[in-house]
Amino acid sequence: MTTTGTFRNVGDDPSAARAAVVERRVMPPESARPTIIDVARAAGVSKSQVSAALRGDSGVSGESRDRVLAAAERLGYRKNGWAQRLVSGRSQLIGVLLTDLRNAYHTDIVNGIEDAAAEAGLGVLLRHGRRDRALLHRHLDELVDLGVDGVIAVTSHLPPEDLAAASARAPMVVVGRPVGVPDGVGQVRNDDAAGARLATAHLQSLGHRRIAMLRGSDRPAASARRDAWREEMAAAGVVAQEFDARDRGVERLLAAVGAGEGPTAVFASNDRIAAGLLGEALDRGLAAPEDLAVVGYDNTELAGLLRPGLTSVDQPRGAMGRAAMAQLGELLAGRGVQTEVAAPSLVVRASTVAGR
Amino acid sequence: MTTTGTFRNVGDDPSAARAAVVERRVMPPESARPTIIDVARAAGVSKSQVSAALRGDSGVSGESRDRVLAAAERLGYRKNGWAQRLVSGRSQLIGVLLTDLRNAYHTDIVNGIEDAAAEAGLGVLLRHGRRDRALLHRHLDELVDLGVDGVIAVTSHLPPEDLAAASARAPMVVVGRPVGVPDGVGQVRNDDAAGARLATAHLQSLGHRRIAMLRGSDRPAASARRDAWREEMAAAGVVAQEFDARDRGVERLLAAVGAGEGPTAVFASNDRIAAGLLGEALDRGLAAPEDLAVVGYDNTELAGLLRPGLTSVDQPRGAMGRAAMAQLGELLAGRGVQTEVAAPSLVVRASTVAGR
DNA sequence: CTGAAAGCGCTTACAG
DNA sequence: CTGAAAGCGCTTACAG
Repeated sequence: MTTTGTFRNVGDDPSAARAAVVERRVMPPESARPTIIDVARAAGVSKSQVSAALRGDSGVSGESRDRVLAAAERLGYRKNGWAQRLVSGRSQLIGVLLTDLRNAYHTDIVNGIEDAAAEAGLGVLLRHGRRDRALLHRHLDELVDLGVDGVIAVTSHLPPEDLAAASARAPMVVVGRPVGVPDGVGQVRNDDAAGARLATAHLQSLGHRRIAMLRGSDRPAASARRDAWREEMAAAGVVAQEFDARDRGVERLLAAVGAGEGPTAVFASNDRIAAGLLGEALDRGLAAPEDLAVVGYDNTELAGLLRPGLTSVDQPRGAMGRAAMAQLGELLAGRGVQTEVAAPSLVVRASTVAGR
Repeated sequence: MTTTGTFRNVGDDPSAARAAVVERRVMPPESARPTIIDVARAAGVSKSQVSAALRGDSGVSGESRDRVLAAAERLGYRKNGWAQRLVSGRSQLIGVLLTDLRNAYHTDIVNGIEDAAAEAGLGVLLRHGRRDRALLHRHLDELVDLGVDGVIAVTSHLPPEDLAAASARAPMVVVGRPVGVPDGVGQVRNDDAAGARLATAHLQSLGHRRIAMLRGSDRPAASARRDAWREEMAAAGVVAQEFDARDRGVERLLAAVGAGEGPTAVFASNDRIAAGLLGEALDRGLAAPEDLAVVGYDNTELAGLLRPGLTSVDQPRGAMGRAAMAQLGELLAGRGVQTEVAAPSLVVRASTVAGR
């Protein structure tokens, strides 16, 4: 059995080991893929008629149409998309750029976009940027170069210059909260301040006074959540303790809790940060919500799988995706757009209320 | 402030509330996007020269090249991809079809594909099928219709007919373990039996005898894992207890454990199933690994975030993605391919060894 | 090294 | 309703 790195030629079926290398033949490279000219010849009509019939154009007799369709079927005709797009000037395709496939938050947004796009008869081309600014930039460029009719960027990592440059070449909508969104670019985001207030109000209603904030980035969304939380703390007359996960914040926070003088509850700027905190807390023998109540943001699948389940602020992701597509539709129709802000809600689980 | 469903026109910035509707103008629809003819005129050369210079062709004098490049830059020229692809017959694009964006397992595979594709100078177009057979079928069709040079399907949900039909139109590679992979289609998968043996051997080395299996599907991968586990149980002379999560398997398994006659360890067919089991077990006051040791499969991010951390079989996902792209490269070069099987490894965490 | 011509596979006016 | 012509923006031979 041949071995190449971590790969073997044959799998776990012992009997297959004898035929270690399974050679397989490739089809001849599209030997004479039929064009409308071939179909026209076969159907005995002109290629204009074929084109019209195939597109369901009205100016074709029933008989011609039937003959064209039959011939196309028989020859296995498939239209050449490149040619069609070259001549029509429209690709019927939109590009969707997303920061990070691993972030479950993006997924439902993309689903929403896809659903709405399908209803509009548009195809969706996904590109993924892996939180890498340069890569995002390149993908955006390639998408526009490709000739998509518009782009939806599900990311807040794109700098204003990039957004502006891209939107000069194709209609563009951003889902998220980039630092600066230039004029002419559509935007959909959630109301981070409202979400933060939901989280703190929930904790306060449970009797918590010392509610800390744990963040892991300086992104505008995290800052907006932080600002609103601060206001709430100020309004309640409580000193606002803030921790940064990038700066040993989890450790410091838990140390404070252990010392008895720390917070009794934490609002984390997203679920992953919250999950990390929860895990560390449990590792140190602290119980949630008894020793520390925790609220996350995004209500990702993770929130339901953790134990205790994670109370989290939910964004209407599917609806946000659909809204983004709707905005792109407006732009494609030559109309203006306005920023849309979705209202978050709170999903309560056992990390704040035992037994939930 | 206007309200539409869950959407408001303006966000959480109170000062913006005054300008509730932010109208924005769109750019004129590509008013005279320059072509090579414009560049040729501006540079004072023929369009053949422009084309050659832009492509970095050798037969162009340094002076001409500089003038062309300068003119292109000045006019903001961008090549028309549709035209280029129509005439060249090659799109330099590959399609990647994946079952489910939410499954973290797919992500690293896609990253591997993207890395390898980028190195080969190919762009990647993602399509996502959401575990929906009809949708997967449609996406595959559209991808091929679009004119990509080849397709990598990261899914085991595609029936043999679909694979065969697609591979007749474009080179095709599958990552995963579909029921039947037709000749001419490349394949990359992991060694499920070896993974299952890794899991059971690990549990046995910890002293476990009654190791149950929990599965959640009838997919070939799950079956292969089950078969290998069964063999190990038979070799050890132990009765193999199998549970199906779709058939109240979690409940039954935990009831058996509670009654004292059940398994002391479980091998779950993937991490999500394992996470569900672990959560339910904790909810019932059972401790892992003391009352029940659990091993998952896929070593997803989830495994590290859970408490206790989930011991899991890891697949070299990045390498598998790269291997798929390499296979596609072979097919594109007109050469044959063979099934590649990646060797899994085990990542031990606290769900089997306390303190890890 | 350079330019003029032909053509990729379609759609779009435009005569009949 | 139908066909012949022109053209989308490129690349590819092919003469100079």
